[in-house]
Amino acid sequence: MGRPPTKRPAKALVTTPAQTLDRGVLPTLLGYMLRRAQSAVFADFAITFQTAGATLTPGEFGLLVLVARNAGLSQMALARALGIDRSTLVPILDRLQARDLLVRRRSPTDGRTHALELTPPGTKALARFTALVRAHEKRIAARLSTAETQTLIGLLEKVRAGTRSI
Amino acid sequence: MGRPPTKRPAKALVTTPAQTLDRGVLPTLLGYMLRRAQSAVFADFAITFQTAGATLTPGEFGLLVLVARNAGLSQMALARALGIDRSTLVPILDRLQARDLLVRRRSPTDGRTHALELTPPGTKALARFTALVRAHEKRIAARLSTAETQTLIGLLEKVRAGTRSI
DNA sequence: TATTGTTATACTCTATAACTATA
DNA sequence: TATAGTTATAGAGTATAACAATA
Repeated sequence: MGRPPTKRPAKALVTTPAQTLDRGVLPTLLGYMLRRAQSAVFADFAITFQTAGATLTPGEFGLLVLVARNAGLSQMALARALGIDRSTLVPILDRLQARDLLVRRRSPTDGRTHALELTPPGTKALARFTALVRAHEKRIAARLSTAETQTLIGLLEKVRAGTRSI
Repeated sequence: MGRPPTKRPAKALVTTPAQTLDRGVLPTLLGYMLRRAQSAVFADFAITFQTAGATLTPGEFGLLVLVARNAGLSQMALARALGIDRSTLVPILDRLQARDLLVRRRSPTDGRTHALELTPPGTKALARFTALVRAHEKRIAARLSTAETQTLIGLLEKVRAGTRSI
């Protein structure tokens, strides 16, 4: 990521005292607030894993859970569940396989498909990742009561169900 | 986007009757549900604009609103408000400027900065975009009461405020 | 013929490091 | 020296088109 280091050391950026800008209607828009929250949660996820010395994205976590709970599924089935193209999935699986977290096995019943499953190290790693996700979840919901968190999840699902996703 | 067209026509993909997979704990995770909702809303935004023959992303809309409400602001100030690096902003502005939606003017007070502002066509286009966003917002909130929408926005802001974003 | 996985290609978003012009 | 904007570079995520192997 970025140009190879050569001379100057990274300098702490203080910058100007970031005056708050006028955001107009944006804070009243559900889509905008959803995107901001999602972005902040994503950043928190990254910090949580970084701090623990682990490397994983929210998407990779979801993928690993799906494979763990549906051992032997095909790449097509996984891509469909993730809502991405099968070609998009290839390099993602390449990376996870290179990390020895999962394997592609030849299906004995259908020579065209790969049966995906976690490796033993992958299963072990997922347990650790899940603990980190729990800690992360606890933090992002820290300002919400249990009831509020449930309400939020319910409302988010209502929103999702109401969209015309392709 | 994609390889240059050559032979085969795009075929309707029917695929296998997508059996629902076991998602384990995922539906109980706030981060996961937030990501799913955000993704669906993003897709709905794209369809809304595509259908209207307009081209715009949620991020570009937010940027245009910020420039409209804070005419003359610098690229640094805008990047800070958007939470992105100043280098990331450059190609985004290039595109919007190429579409004649905004301009970079030299600041008379500080020769290093650009004063950003919408062009007259940009201002007009933003009015149209805003109408489309309203229609989109109406749809994604269709299954929620007005009170529920307000609750949702409030909870999302609570979540955002609770994260340790960098 | 149709499906699965892969590859080639391309575009966007994101960042870091370094360069240029200014302050 | 420090800041603003730009460029070079690089990786992740996303997609479409086409290809090879298999059904």
